[in-house]
Amino acid sequence: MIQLVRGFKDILPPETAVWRHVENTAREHFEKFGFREMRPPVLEQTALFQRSIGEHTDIVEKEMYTFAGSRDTMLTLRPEATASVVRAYIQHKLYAADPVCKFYTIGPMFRRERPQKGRYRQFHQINAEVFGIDSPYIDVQLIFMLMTYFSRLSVTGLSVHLNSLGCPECRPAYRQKLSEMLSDRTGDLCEDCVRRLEKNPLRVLDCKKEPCRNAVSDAPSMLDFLCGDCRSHFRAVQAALDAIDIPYEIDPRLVRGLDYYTRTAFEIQTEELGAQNAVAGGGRYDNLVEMLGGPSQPAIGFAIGADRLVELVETKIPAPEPGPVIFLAPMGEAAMELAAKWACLLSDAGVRTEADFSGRSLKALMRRADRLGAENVLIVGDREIEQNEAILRNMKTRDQKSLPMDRLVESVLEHEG
RNA sequence: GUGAGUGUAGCUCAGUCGGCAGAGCACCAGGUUGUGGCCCUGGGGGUCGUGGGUUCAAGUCCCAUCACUCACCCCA
Repeated sequence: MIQLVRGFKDILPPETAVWRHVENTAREHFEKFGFREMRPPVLEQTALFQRSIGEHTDIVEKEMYTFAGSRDTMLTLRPEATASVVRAYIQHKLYAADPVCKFYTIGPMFRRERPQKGRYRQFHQINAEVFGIDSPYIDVQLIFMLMTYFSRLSVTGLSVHLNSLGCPECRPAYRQKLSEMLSDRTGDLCEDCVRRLEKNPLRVLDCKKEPCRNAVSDAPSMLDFLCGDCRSHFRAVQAALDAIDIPYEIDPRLVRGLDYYTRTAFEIQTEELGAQNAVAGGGRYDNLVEMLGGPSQPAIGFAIGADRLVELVETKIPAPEPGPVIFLAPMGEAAMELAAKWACLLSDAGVRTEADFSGRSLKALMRRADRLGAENVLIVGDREIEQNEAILRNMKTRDQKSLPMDRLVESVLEHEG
């Protein structure tokens, strides 16, 4: 038997109800903040991701699903959404009418990583991106929107982790300093960190291994190297978060895995998901639009891990599965023919209807109706056909009444309307 | 890519020293000739992940392999 691909999963009912709740709540909530939905394709030219995410990130180096498209273009299933949104913003010159644009997008992403709890090869993100605003207040509005979204879903136990990654003005100096310091201690670092030292020394700060943590324990903080503009931006973000009562934790070791981030970086974490504790993450990417060939426009965005969020929501809101309002229990061929027609008309008239054509005993039909949580059962057999009246039984009160068969659909609608 | 754990009925899992493949739940039928839930009785359902090996005999021991899970790593 053919099984599904490793790291992929089927989302089945009743879980799909939770997914729809999560997605619909996001749509409703984000739109009140002025965001509009964009739906870019899941497939892009590989070059888009190489240039945006960064050539020497884990994602680009080893996690992308890439294959040959036409003769000379490589195609990649998107590992994240921001690059596509930026591409669309530039390609359709969406900045022309108004450089300030806010978009959200919901859909699957693909990364070829080893699966584990909260990590799949096809996973789903809810993204929001803002273009054209460099004010720290938009950073805060975005974080506020995110946190209030989570509370709408009754998800608790989340914490905001905040950092500033500086900008092309100030980051090189810090990077240089860190690199120099760590070069003297390569002997203390793990294999991975020695490699990181060359490509992206900031990542060494993120390593969880004991020797590496010791090696960087007295490392200077990026925050001490911020240039004047970055420093005042970061301060303003903090002040505005305080003003709006969002608690946060400054985490100088928060280094995000994509190269395009600048200044504000944040992550929303939970204790409830094991090792994969990031439910959402985001930050500024003030240079990306220009890097990809667009006008110089600041931008900021975040991504929510929908699979992880659904896991958190599921424990709070058990998905209710409503049973049919009418369950048709026909006995005999003639009754089934009538029931088939009524089932169609009732469903079409807006009544949740289920019919059983198995031809089994009434007892069996009743048992199934009960199991499905049916509110009423409509019983039709030879006896009813002879008298021209079907029996409507209320499963809760056990009341039964006869309905005229020649205007049965109307009678049921009156009865249930 | 690395490590550990787990694979037995639709689901959750027992299975002792190697000796006929089990339970609970679910499903089906009957107890009630046409009326659900509770109860009682019965029934169907298994390549024991797969392939090889040891043995008179393997779910059980050995080897290989695959899958899943968790962790490392990375991140949503």
